[in-house]
Amino acid sequence: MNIFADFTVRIIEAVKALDLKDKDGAPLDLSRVAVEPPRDASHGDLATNAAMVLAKPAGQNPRALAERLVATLKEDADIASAEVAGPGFVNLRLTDAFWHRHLTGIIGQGTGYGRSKAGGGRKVNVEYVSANPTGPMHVGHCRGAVVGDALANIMDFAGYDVTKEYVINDAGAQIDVLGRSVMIRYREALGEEVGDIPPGLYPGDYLVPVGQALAAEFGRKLLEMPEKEALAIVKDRTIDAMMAMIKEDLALLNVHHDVFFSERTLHADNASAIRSAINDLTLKGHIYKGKLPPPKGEKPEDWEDREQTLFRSTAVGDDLDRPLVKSDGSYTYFAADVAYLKDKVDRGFVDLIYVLGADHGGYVKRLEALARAVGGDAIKLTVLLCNLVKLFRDGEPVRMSKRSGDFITLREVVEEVGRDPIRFMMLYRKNSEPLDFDFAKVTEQSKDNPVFYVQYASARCHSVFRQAREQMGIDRPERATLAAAVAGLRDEGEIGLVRKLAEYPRLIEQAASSQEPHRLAFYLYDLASTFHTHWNRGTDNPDLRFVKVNDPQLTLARLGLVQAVADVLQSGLTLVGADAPKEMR
RNA sequence: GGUCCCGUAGCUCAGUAGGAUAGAGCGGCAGAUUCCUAAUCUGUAGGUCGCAGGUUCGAUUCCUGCCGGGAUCACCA
Repeated sequence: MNIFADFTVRIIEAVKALDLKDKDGAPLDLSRVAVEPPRDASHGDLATNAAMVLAKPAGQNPRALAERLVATLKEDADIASAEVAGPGFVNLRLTDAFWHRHLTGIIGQGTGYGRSKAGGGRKVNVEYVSANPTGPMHVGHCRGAVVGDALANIMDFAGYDVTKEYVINDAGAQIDVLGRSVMIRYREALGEEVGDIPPGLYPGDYLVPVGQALAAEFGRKLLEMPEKEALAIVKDRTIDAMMAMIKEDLALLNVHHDVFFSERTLHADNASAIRSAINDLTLKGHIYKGKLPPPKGEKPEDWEDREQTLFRSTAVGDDLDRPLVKSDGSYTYFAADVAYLKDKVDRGFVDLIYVLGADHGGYVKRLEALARAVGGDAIKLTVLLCNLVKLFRDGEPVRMSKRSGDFITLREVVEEVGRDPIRFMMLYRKNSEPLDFDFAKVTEQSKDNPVFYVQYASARCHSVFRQAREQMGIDRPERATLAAAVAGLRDEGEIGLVRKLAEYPRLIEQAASSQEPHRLAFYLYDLASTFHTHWNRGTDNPDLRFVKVNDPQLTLARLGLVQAVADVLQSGLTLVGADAPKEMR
């Protein structure tokens, strides 16, 4: 159902029929032949660069070659016209009958239209969110959560075998701090006067119920056992409670992971997973003992010039070799990442995607280096860096101070503006660009708000069906009935909508392979715009309205078109993670 | 100082794996609206694609070097 792939095949057949040879008499490489929508719609429906790409190796003039190609292509019954343009483009215009057939196909597939096998079942791991289990999700986590989730949805739809993964950073010093913080809440719950939470610990109220639950479960038992033992129990219970809270927050945003990977499992059994991973790298010659040069620029006061265990990442593209063992003998975070990446590779993943905040930009090269060291060229690791989100309220920047704990939680944002505006707006910008998010504007019911604009298009589609029922008694026609009627569509605006719908499968494949989920949001806006524009033409010219009371057959044809638009809007919005409403009030 | 991201219309941003005359929204300007598909619509102006080289039939797109803005920079996670 991807017309561009369809016509690529047809054009390559036509090229082969020309029997072109290079100067050594060998067949030409046709891999660069592309079929695309022309940049300017007035050029036609499809354009191919075949003649320009092949002219040089074939030793022919590009325009002359294009003419020969045109002559062959004109024999195709679906091609209404073919002409040479510019430096040697071949522009094709397709027949209305072709578009009718395509629309019939869309109606038949419904929201399954656009699903693709392009991914070939490649095993992809998308790791995103991975917020530390030390508190509720805050607004800063939203963008990565949505970008990762939508990308995973799109890649799944495009035929990849996708796992959505969250790594729980439940090891390390911050978890000790968390445990000590909850210990205080526990004593508080037992009736002790604890006063203010000491600086350096987590002061948030969300830990109070965790302390209470511990008090209810253990009474004073935790105070009577050795502190280390008690702390271990407290940490376990706290991490469970924090993750339960985080999963609830994520559910509010319609984010659901398949795998929650515990970092602690890598440190378990005397860190056997980490030791084994490092051992593998050692065997491949990537590990050595040595000294690191002190950082350039401002020299840290506590810089220790010591010999340590290093990953020779500079040999595989990094700028600096990376330490794996801390001065106290424990493993660095990066050492755990070595083991974690190996674990993913062992689970069969060939595409590893990390969605991180822009402040983690410095981490990209060492991850890429690590993937090369572990998997060579077989592993494709990509990092999507999400730039900052600036919050505004009525045009005024919202100040947040992390120090005072005065941050806005994800839950608060969802409760204030709703899930859909967040999902859509977080995708309505390239992830590498900073993004402004205005609490007032994203809920505004006007065409200046892209979320509304797209959802309103969906509501309008359903409104057409309501009107058809009220005015003509056409009640929920069968898809087969609609599909059979579409040959009645003649208007340029109607065919234009079919053309726009026909771009959807290709867009899905490209958004997936380029790992750019924002393209889907822009496409949906574009489709909504095409639909609204056509709708507005009905204002001036009642003949173009979808519901024509005196012409049931034409109305059915147009309902078929509306059905297809509604299907694609729903399909796309679902991948975005938002609803396609049937009405808006 | 190193590294990464960004630089496209007055503003906010797209630009479809190197293609044709670089697009959209907002804002500006000029119109439209007794009819209801107006939670507006139509038209229009506005650009040295940061600068300079390179690669080639062709560069906003790829490469190199500058300029400007942001993020980050052993041992935290």
